[in-house]
Amino acid sequence: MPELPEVETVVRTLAPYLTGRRVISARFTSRFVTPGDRAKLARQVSGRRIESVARRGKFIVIAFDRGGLAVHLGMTGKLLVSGIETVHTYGLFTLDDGVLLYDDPRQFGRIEWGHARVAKLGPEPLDIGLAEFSASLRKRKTQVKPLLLNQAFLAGLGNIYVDEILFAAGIHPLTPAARLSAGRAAKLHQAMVDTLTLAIEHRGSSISDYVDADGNRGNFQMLHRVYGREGEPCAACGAPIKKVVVGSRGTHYCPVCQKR
DNA sequence: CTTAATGTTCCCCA
DNA sequence: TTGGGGAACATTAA
Repeated sequence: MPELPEVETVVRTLAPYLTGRRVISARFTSRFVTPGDRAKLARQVSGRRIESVARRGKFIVIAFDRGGLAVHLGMTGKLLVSGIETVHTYGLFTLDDGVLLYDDPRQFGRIEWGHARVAKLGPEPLDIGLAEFSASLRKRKTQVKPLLLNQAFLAGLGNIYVDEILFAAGIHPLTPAARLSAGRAAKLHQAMVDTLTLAIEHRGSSISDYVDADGNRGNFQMLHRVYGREGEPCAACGAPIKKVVVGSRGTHYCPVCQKR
């Protein structure tokens, strides 16, 4: 569920509620979401004042007056400021005003003390300039789709947005990154900025699970042009959208607009 | 019953 | 060291 536009929307809805709040107590109940000593994590968080809530890649970074948390929503994670506990609520923060719930049926998400994983992320797609982006593409022989999914290369893109961006740029997902011309690299950069910006404006994509911190769904799924549209006519040329498997991820593209 | 799902990591092989 | 492919993690919905 959560790629850059979804996590950005969660952060924007979360920050006004959390900034300045104090954590009274916390409880964690999943050995997957919170590996290691869960009671210790609850003690570390308790009593802390929340200074800021920010996004880095797909991580939600919560900074306290001392230390901080990195939250990754995995596939089905939700951070909710207005919600009720379910069987899949694996984190509960009691605040001086309200509660914050972490809900995650598949438990692929993580709540971790510190920023160890955040430090390993590549640049932000909305910050990297064209020159640096083109230069880094040129160094990589791998296929462009798996490369864009690599969080150490760029932080925040996932399966939906890579497919949408490659369609907008007219680039086949299996094209070797190093073989993209300067013109096509520029087109890819522009498609990345445009697609992510528009998706944030539409508050992200709600395919099945995703909701923001208030429990509201996003709308960008209405504007998907290839993701989840196998067999439907291409918006640009009318050819049926194809779906193949690349690196064990479903990959959607137009065989006419995105030639190898 | 089988398959696939917005993600990441690890293992095996070339 | 790089790159490709697949499995694993846990759950649910189609």
